Amino acid sequence: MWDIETRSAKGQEEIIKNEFLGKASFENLIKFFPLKLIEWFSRNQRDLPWRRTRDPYKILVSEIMLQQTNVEIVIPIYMNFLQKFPTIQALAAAKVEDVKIITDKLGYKRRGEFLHSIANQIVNEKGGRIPDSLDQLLTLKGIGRYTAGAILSFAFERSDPTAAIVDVNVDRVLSRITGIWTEERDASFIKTIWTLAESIIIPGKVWEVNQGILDLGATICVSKKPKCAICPMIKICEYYKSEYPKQIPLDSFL
DNA sequence: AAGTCGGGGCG
DNA sequence: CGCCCAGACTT
Repeated sequence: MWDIETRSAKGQEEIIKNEFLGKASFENLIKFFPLKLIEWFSRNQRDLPWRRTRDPYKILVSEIMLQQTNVEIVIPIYMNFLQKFPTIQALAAAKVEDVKIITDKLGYKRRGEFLHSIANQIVNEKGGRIPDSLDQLLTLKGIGRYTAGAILSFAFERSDPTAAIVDVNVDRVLSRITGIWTEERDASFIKTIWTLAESIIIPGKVWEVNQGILDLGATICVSKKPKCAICPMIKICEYYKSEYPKQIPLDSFL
């Protein structure tokens, strides 16, 4: 079982220092949010291809494809890609042009080159083993802090049971729920979000927590017209208590 | 800190 | 037509 005091100490200090977030709100968050989240997720999760595997290669491919790209667009391209390049060795041996033929349809066309280059690096320099540490993953071009965290928490939960992620969904969900949401996103704000994202992790349940918050952000706590009426977090959400009722009538989506 | 990369879905 | 999307890299 996880220990709230131990887990929160570091993050709480950080946040109070930043003067963004009240202590009560933060404690509410870490006590209620993670367990409620995985309970909700267990009943409402989307069935996505990359959730049916823990294969680091397949996870890596999916996460690079998902950067700034909608899930629905990625699915068919991801399936096609894995059929054509079923292993990291197959991808490394392929010609970049053949990789890009598939991946360019996603936009951000550098990602095809990144994928091919990453595969070659791993096959040639790391014995075909995808790294299971943050530092090692971050040396690969095309893998930033989010993608590294995603690979760790979705494929290497055993070696790193506490890896957090922050993408646009996590940002939106956590900033709304804690009431710190603004239009601006400077370095300090992003740092606070990362601290929150780390604070909600239940060690040993990173897969569920991180997948869960992505789903919450993608299906309930969406950017426009969030579905607060059916949100499992409605009881502790500062956004719902303040901004939301003023901006959008509750019945606008019912 | 700001600029750039991007196609596809949706209202 | 404008906005948004499981971000990262370069300057």
